[in-house]
Formats: sequence, structure tokens, C-alpha cells
Amino acid sequence: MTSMIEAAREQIDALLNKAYAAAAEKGVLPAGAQLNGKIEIPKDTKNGDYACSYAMGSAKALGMAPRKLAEALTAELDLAGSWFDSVETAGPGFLNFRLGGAWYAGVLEDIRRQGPAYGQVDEGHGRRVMVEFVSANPTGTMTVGNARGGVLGDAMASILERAGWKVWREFYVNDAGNQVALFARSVEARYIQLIRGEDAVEFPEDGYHGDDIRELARLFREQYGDSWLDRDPEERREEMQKFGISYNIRKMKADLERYGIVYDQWFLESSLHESGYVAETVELLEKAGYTYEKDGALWFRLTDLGAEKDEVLRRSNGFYTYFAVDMAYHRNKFIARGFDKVINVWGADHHGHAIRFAKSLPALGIEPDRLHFLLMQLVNLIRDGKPVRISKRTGKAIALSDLLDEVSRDACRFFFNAKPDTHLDFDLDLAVRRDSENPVYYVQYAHARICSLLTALAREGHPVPGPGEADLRLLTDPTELELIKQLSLLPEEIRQAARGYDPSRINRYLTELAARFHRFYTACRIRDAEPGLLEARLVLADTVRAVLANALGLLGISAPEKM
RNA sequence: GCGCCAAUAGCUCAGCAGGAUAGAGCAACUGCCUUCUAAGCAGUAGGCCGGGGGUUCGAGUCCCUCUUGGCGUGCCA
Repeated sequence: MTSMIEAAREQIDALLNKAYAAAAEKGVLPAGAQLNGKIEIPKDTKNGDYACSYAMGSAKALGMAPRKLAEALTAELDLAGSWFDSVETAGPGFLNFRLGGAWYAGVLEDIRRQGPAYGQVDEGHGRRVMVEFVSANPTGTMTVGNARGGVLGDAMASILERAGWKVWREFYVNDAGNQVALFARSVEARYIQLIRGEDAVEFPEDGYHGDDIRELARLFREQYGDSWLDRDPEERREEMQKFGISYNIRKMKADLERYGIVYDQWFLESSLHESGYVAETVELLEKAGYTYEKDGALWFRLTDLGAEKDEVLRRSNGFYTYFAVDMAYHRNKFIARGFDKVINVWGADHHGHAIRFAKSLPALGIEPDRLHFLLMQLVNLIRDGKPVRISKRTGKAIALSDLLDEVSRDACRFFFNAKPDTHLDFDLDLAVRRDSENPVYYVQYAHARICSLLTALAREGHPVPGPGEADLRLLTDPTELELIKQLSLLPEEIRQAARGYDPSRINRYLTELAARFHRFYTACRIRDAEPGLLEARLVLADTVRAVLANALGLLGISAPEKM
């Protein structure tokens, strides 16, 4: 699907190549060269709607001054029947094109024709992509940092869907390994303390101190009574682990659903162990000669693949490391399940591992560029102007669910959908305020404003005209044209967001669209416009409404009809 | 020590694969509602784009170097 933005760009390229051919024919320009340069949308419309740098880019090859070349090209340009009204040379040799009314009308017609599918582009060509995100340890409640990952991952997934990928959302549950064993021992200790008193047993040194562990112990006792007190400790821990993990998973599911985040699959790490897939993966590496034994552990020759040091796959105590398990998991993603692309939304504290891990993929026959890490810096919580430490161990973290009790889901989703590679200072005192300081209200207000004005005008006998019922070329006010241009940008934004793995582009797109609507709204009245223009403005307003709802929906943010 | 990421207005950040005079929101100040939602609009003020080199027609953007901050560099995950 070619967007109107692209269509215009392609037309400029074609027009200029035709002009060059004509000039070469006449001997004005040397023949046989290739025009080089960019066609872009200038920041300032004084420089046209499209600016082309072909004259600068090709000056050297043609042996001419850019300015001269630009003039030679424009002399041969024929704009008849094109989207453009005029072209002029400016600055060092830019060719500035100005769009005509037909293009603007075409944009609105195109958007209305496509309806809710507007913005669909074909970046993915139907390939399958998995977005793995949040994947918080099931040993405690999720934190605000997990909220950021949830919002980013879910928005990323929606954008990839719109960009033509077949998307799979996955939550990886680390329900095996050291942390989980520690978790079980922590619950166990709280359980015993609950029955026999605080001093009855020593709490594990690195254990989880949070209140949620006490709560789990209480719930466990509620269900099983004191019967596990004298049972075999190993069995007891196993039982408590199962109990605690399944309880926490239920809670995480529920919490994430409050954000509107629903997964295709909750993938259990334990399933990789139970099926023997981890062992099989390691054997595969052994057979391929990637391993050696040292100090009783099995090592992976990652240095052979360009890393600075080797990695342990199986510890001397016989347990597999997270590195081995991660390799098995990704072999499962790429080989067993056949995903073309995988995006892992991880906290930036894993970046060291991410880099080393990516180097290991060729050993499994996986091209490294099929895996992309969306590494997000952690969230700093600010309260009373001071940072609040986030730690599951101390139990002082602000839980993801607590946050939603204070801040609306819409605000959270808008706020967390920021560029991931910088620290995010989340000011709790600011976030709880439900006023215009939060930019999401600005965007939503534009939508609500349109809805109420459309309702009012329909009541007065001015419904939104259907396709072909309004003369859209009557829209000529600068605020109208700027608004239409912004509308036309959505497919391009989605393409860029998908390509650059940057969902936050849509935030900025929405803010700009809302701003241009508010400007139009202030400058151009609809109700008092003359017949014809009134209908055209109704179409414009209604299209903005649809695109706002469209893009907000992409981010999982509601589009209220009233505020 | 080495590696990754960041540094742009008082604060939070945009600035796409180098392009024309560096933008927006918030905070401050000044105007604009008897007329479709003022949760809005218009305007004023605010900047050696961390420092220094280099690449070129042209650098906030690319390369090198230095400084500062965050993170990583486990037989933890």
C-alpha cells in the first residue's frame, strides 16, 4: 500500500529523472549520470512541502554548480497533471515543491477509504515475529520497571502488526534455577515462623524479605494448615514453590491485564528442563566441538565467536546456567517454533549478557540479526523530589498494580511509551495529578472535542458527508493544509517505528496531530462556514477523529468521546 | 581496567539514513471565551546542542579524543 506521502515522493523522483533526460537530450546537461540525493519534508513550509537535494547530490558527478544544475532541471520540469502546483530553486540548490489541492483532497479520501486499517504498511511481508517482554521473575510482585517493559513491548507488538508482521506476544517465566529455589526457601521460612514464631527458624541470608512472601506463607497455611510442618523439607519446598509461582503468575496476568496487556503465551522455563531440551541443546554444542571441561564445569567457547571470554554452560554442581537455558530457549524460538524474528524487551542491566548472548547464536545456526534487543533503561521513581530505590528484596518497591491505583492506565501507557535508551524519571507526585500537565490529556481532549462538535452539528442537520459528497478542495486555510499533512504521515510513522523499533514515535505523532487540530479549531470555525466549506471541514474533523482513535488504539490508550 | 548507553532551554525530552534560522511540552510572563469543550489558542523570554579535534559544499547528527553520569564485566538470572 503506497501512502500519499510516498506517492508524492516517488512522483518527484520520476519528474526529476524525466527532466534530467530531457535536458540531457537537448545537450544542456551531460548524459548518462545518476541523480543522487534525498527528497524530504522540510521543517519549515517556507521551503516547500517537499525539498529535494538532487542538485547538491549530483553536482559533482555532472561537474556543475548545484545552483546551476537545479535551474537546469527546473527548466525542464513539467508539473501538469502532477500533485504539485509549483517548484522553485532555493538556498544552495534545493528544489522546493509545493503540493496542490488535489493531493490534500486525495489524502482525506484515501484515509476514509481505508478506515480503521489506515496506517497499515508492508514492512513485515507476513513474516513471523515474537516479542518477548516483561518476563519478570515470578518470585515477587512486578515493579514500575516492568510496567515500562510491558507498555513498550505491547506497543511494539501492535506496531509490528500494523507494519505487516505476524506477531506473537510472549512472557518467559523463569520458574527454575537459583532465584526460584531461594524464593521457595523464603516462603518456607515464613511458613515455619508463622506457626512456631519468628525465632523458630533463621531466614535465608539472601532471601526475599518482602511482605508478599509472608502473604504467600499465610495463604499456603490457609489452604494446607500446619500439615507441611513435619514433612520432608525438600518436598515441602517443592510444594511451596509450585504454590507460590502459580499464585504469582495469576497475579501478574491480572496486573498486566489492567494495562490491557494480554499474551499469546506464558512460556515456562521449567518446560525446557523437563522436556530435556536444555540438555539436548548443550549436547548439540558439545558434538559440534564448541565446549570443553574445566574445574568440573562445562564451558562454551564463546571466544571462538568473538567474545572476550568463554561462558559456563553447566556448573560443576550439574545445573545448567542461565546462559545455557537462554540458548535452549532461543533455539526453541527460532528453530523449533520457526520465528523469523525475535525481539526481546529487556532491562538495560542485562545488556552485557545480551551482547555476549547474541554472539552465541551462530553456534545454533541462527543468524544474529534475527534477534533484536530492545534494551530499556530502568525507571527512577521520584517521590518528594527524591529517588525511591526499587528492589524486590527489600520489599520497598512500588508495585505495578499500586501505580495503577494512582495513575490512570491511559496516562501510564502514554508516559511509559518513551524512548527506551534513557533513564525515565517517574515523578509520583506529578503522575498522580490528573490535569493538563500530562500530555495524554492534550491528545485525548482533541478527540473529545471533535466528538462533541460532530454530535452538535449533526443535531443541527449537518451530519458528516459520505464519500464523494463534499468538495474537499475547498480546504485551503494553512491550518487545514498542515493538519491534512500530519494525517498523511501515519503510515510513514508506523513504518519508521517498526524499522527503528521505536514505539515512542507514535506518541510524538499524536501530540503533533492534536496540536494541529487545536490550531485549526481555533482558526477555522465549522458551524459558521459557508455551505460547501462547512461539509469539507466536517470531513476533515471526522477524519482527524478517526486517525486519533486509530493511533491511540495502537498504544492501547482510550479515545474518550467526552472529557 | 575494559565494554555498552547517555549528555540539546530552568525541568522532561524531539531532532528520521548529515541539509536551509536547533524544536515541542511543562514551569514563568502577556493577551484571547455573550459564538462548535479555554483540559484550548496566540505571543514574550529562555541555547558556545558537555569540551576539543577531524571528515565536507554543509555536523546537534558521522569519526577520534577527553570529561561527567548510569549500567555491565558471576560456575546469579
